[in-house]
Amino acid sequence: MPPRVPARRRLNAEEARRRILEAAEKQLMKVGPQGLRLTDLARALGVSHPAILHHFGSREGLVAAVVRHAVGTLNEQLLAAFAGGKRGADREALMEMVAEVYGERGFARLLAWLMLSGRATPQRGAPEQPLRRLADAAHALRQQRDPDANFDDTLFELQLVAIALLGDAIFGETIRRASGSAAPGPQGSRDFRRRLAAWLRERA
Amino acid sequence: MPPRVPARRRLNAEEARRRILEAAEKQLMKVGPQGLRLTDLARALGVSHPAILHHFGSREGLVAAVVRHAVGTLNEQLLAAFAGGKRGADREALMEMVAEVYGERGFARLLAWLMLSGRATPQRGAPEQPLRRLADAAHALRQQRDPDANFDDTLFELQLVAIALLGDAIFGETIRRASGSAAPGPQGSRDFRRRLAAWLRERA
DNA sequence: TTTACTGCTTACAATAAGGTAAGTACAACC
DNA sequence: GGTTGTACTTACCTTATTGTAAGCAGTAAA
Repeated sequence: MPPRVPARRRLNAEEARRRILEAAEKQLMKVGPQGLRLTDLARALGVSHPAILHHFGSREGLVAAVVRHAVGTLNEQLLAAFAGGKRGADREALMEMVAEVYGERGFARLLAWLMLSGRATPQRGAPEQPLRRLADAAHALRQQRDPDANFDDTLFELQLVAIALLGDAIFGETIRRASGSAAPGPQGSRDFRRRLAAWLRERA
Repeated sequence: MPPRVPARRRLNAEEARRRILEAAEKQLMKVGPQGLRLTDLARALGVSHPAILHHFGSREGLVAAVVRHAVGTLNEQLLAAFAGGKRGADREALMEMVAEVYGERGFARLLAWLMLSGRATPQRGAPEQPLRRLADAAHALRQQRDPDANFDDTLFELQLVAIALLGDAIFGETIRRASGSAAPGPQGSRDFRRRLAAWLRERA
């Protein structure tokens, strides 16, 4: 009796692309665009590496597709976080949601890889200035409490929060260790965000 | 008459290592530890690539040496900035100096590469908690004005500034473009720091 | 059931990169 | 001026990795 060959599964192109994209995104966040190996990815997926090339043409094609897809979902998720936060929005809860997208889902790492490797090409189809609309919305809210509120201040606050959250996802752990902060890991990050939110609240 | 062969220069080991280290550091900041190519480096230096291996044993050895050296000089330069800032220290000038070390000299990029590629090994010989001493010093100054000042607040401010400056060096340009801020490039960075300093000043 | 399409495999080519071995020539010392 | 140590070169090896070609086999439509 010949050894039972595991039935060779064959997916339709769409599903196959989806799986590859998903695995590649995870890998990309870990090792960056330079570090992505088709053979590793193929092994993780249980396929041969030309299968990947079949769907994406080349390694570069795959990387480009992953980046396009990831930046797209990042925008979506951020928008979702803000849309969900509209009602009952306090800054702290909002920051937690954004931090979850950046940090635990690895998007901060991905963005950092893209910045460093110079792949931060503006996406076709993506909104030109995604943060600008947020700033407008935030400023409208702020003006309800303080009609004289300065738009530039709101914008700065937004930029500061964005930079601090991204920076924290990359450098936070190290900075905290280097300054002898107590809580390590995600707890340290949460503490940092809580304090930042408190600061912003007091100031406003 | 035979073609004049350019005289083959031969440096002593120390000088040769120094030159290689310097070029490698520049390259590392640009392309990261994964992207460093011995052949490229050799070409840039006008030597053959085994010459580099002769001095550093292996590619990994070179990278390790560069990181050790760079982190060392980073600490030195930061300390120098703070020592120079002791007299007549206002926060803004201090931040400018630190930003210059991080940003224009490329150390933020280097640190980011190290974080992302998981090479953030604590250095032997380097101080265990370099930022802690700064926090102590900063807090002492602060207590002169306000005896009731909370140390945790000082520590948080320091961490926030560190994370914001590093984050700005990596993400600042993109964040500002995405939010439609006017000034691009180093000017935008300067504006950001100035606002951050003003913000901290008001709060204190 | 047959046919056609194509997802996917195996085998291979091409290249690039780190590393090694042996020898060459520069520089310092006697 | 000869001798010696070693910085550095040339030539080569090995391996990892992307990409290609040809064919196999699963799936769905006729």
